Amino acid sequence: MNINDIAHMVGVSKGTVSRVINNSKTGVSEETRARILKTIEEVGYIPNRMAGSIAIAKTKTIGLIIPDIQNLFFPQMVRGVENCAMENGYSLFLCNTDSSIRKQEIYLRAFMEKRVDGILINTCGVMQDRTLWKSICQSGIPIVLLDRKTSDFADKPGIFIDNREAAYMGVSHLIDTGCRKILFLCGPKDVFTSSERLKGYCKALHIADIPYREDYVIYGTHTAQYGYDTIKELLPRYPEVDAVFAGADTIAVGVLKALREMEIPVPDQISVLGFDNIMFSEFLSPPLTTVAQPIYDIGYRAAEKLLSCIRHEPGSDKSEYMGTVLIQRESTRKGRGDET
Amino acid sequence: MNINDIAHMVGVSKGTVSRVINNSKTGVSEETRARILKTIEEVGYIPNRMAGSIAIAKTKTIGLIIPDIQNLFFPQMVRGVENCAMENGYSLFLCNTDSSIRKQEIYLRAFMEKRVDGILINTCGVMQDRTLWKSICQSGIPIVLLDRKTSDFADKPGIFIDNREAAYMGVSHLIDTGCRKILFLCGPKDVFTSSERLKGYCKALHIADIPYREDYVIYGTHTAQYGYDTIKELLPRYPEVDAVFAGADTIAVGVLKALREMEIPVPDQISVLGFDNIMFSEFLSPPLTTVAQPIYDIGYRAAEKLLSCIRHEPGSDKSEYMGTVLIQRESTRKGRGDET
DNA sequence: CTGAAAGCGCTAACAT
DNA sequence: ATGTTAGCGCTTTCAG
Repeated sequence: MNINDIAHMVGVSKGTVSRVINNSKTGVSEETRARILKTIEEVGYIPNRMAGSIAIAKTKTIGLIIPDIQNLFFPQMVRGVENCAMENGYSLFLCNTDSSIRKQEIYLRAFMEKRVDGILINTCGVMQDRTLWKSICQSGIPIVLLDRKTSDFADKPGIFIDNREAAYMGVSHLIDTGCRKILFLCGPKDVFTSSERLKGYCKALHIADIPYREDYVIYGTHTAQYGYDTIKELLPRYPEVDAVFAGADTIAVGVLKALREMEIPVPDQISVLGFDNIMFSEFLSPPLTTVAQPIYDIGYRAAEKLLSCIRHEPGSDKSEYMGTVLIQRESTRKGRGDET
Repeated sequence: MNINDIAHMVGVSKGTVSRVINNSKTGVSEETRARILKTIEEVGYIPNRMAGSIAIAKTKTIGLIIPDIQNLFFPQMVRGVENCAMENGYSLFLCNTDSSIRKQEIYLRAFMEKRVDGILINTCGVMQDRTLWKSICQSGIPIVLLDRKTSDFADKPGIFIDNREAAYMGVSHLIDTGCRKILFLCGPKDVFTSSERLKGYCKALHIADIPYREDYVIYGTHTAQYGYDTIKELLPRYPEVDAVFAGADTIAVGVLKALREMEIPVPDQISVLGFDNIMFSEFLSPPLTTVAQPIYDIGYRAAEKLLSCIRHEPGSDKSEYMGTVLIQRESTRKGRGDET
């Protein structure tokens, strides 16, 4: 069943049918439009947009690349992207790379081959396949970065937060409430967000005149397991620690569990600060104090920007920074500290 | 840049180029293949699979419909699907319906228009648009159900668990450990999994000779908020309750938080049983006893089945049931109960 | 308002 | 082994 069949059945040309399935406001009398629509409904014809796409060189499809949807940070972001896409009639390809540059390249190639209209990418690492990279750049396909910057696409716009200031704000709170020996479970070593948050951590220490100790910052993954293992292993060696700053709420989840098992009261003996404010954070025990970023909005806004890039709207090539805010719950102490 | 350009540059016909970009084992000498590959690499040509797809009527794309990726149950499932898809060279369209039949229909139509090779669907509700429904059925496009059954696609295969037996197993554990007044926060009323789990709940009560109380089963959503609100509101009215069976771990998350705030010791005064075993269950406080279903595997297996449907492999039209297992952690009491 | 026809980029026989 | 050609289903001028 194709456009020709419909044309024949109604007794018009395929051009006319094409106009109605594309909601062309003009060029079709209401009467023929109605007849065509009726036949389409009767036979249950569904136009082949693939075929249309090759003619108009637009697919109404965008691709999204993230490390892992199982990382609790991403579902909200993905949902933001998807909502915006769907509201504008776009479909969304979802891809998980596990931060593997190889997988990322496989997906990127698939996106290009399937001619997506734009790409949203939360990436890390540098592409090996420079030919692919060059093809992507030359193609001029719109790319918008999500949350992380990367050298391969340094010239591309993105939606970010100021990780440095956000971390500074969080750690300052820790310090304000009397903490001075602050462990920092930082996240992956060579990721943009990690290094920025580290800068914020350092800045807060510096301003409070607390000496920076390199052995207080530990790199790892954005997983609860990492938070758990690190605390279990390290804390006995650092009994003086009075706070831990988890580089992501997912990490804090594990930290809290370890502390609970070790029967260390939070926040009385050790304060715990998270980062992200994933949906789960308020349900932890104790509810997690965390630096909140607008996860859903970042996704939604990035998708909006991508669409405006696709439409070549002016200003769509500029990055944007979203605001963050400290959410005080019960894993850190209240009010002003006593030692500062 | 298209296949013709490459053909001209190398001095061969587009047919030959087509053979090499499709890895045709035969029909092209190693020497020309090398020359073509070299040129492709040099100019960074990326074939347009869309165009190919309309010729071969295959898109190497599948569509997945779920209620909401933000529901902690789904990320793992989606990841299972996506891994299988990617391993087989398929791309994945992700769609969230919020259980809205209207959205589901929009997505389904988009899938059909974009000619996906198959559809994976976790659905509820009956489609309004019967024309669309009929078109889908007539098209013969492979559909595999995920976790939930639905009347619209009653004849389609799917990957499920035995929700009734699983719930029976869980509730029996509660009873074995001495609970008799078991509140059941069931989940959405007219969803297949809810009604099945209710049957299991009833069966366990029946066998233990515990009278069934209709007011002990409360319907709601699969959210922590629902679990939280329900407990806060209801428990004061039912002081005799000694256990709550949450129809999903996401619900249990809220239950635990409410109980904590009400300073009701778990499991000493009230046991809490979850269902699903989402990744965070073990990080809750106390770690949640739950009926585990193999979430990732359900997704992966469903995708495998869909692909074998696409390939018309024999037996691919049969549903499969995955096993469940009770995971005892610390939100329920140990061993045999004292009152049974 | 409507029809005819030339593509869009690629595949798949069928020739050579 | 390679070239030729007729589609795949739709869009879009350009006439009428």
